[in-house]
Amino acid sequence: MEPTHLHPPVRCRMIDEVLSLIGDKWTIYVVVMLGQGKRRFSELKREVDGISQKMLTVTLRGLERDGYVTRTVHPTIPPRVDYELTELGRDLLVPVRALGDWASRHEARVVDARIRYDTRLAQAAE
Amino acid sequence: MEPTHLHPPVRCRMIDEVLSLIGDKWTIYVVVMLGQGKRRFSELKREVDGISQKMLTVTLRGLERDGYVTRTVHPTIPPRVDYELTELGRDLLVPVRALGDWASRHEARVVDARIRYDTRLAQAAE
DNA sequence: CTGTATCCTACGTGATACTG
DNA sequence: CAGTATCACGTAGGATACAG
Repeated sequence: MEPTHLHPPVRCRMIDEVLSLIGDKWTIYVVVMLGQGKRRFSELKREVDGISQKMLTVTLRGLERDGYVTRTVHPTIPPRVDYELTELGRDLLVPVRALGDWASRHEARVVDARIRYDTRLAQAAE
Repeated sequence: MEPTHLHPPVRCRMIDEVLSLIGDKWTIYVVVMLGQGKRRFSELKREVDGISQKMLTVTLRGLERDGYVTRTVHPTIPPRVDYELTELGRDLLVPVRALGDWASRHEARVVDARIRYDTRLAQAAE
């Protein structure tokens, strides 16, 4: 059966699973970064831009728990921890990138729509 | 140029546009609902399950602002307001559904991964 | 280097009451 | 019916300090 054709309540529950994944501020960024290959903690910290150490840890733990990434500790000094997408994680990258690509193609239209909406609002206020 | 192949910082900004859209709790649900056709306020309120009146209003305003839905007021008594996806909104439905379908296909694996992770954690704690 | 622990703030969200 | 306004709360998330 095609999930797309399930009735509304069921679809919502399905989507809920994804939302819990991408609903937070950083998960998608981290997944996309790891999509370019294995990364260590400090590399991600540097690359994911504004992320705090705390949120990177929290995000990675969540991804590990859900089976999207593996965490490999190298018992060296100083310690080194590598994070890598699992097959499931790499698979997730496909729809996530589709969404990202869509966004990049339609970004301008959204920005335009916002400007028009805000302008209309401001005029109505006068 | 294929957006998928842009370098990391650019991709992140693109994804950011989508995240601001789907980052909140209700937007996706409402979009999916409207994907099945025009709806009035009270119908959405009933169908989107746990949503409050306030959040439905907020969500719809955001979608309208971004150009994903149109808002049509019928000056009748009692008032009637119809919401409908624009072409942009219907277009967005494609990658959103792809993500939903992916979730429905892989839901079980994520649940399994969580159970395994939590079990391992609990054992390690003993 | 890779975390964990604690505190603190801001914001999203819900409940409730009111309006056109 | 379709909102708006106000309050009250919980939690996400940042800053900081500390640990292995």
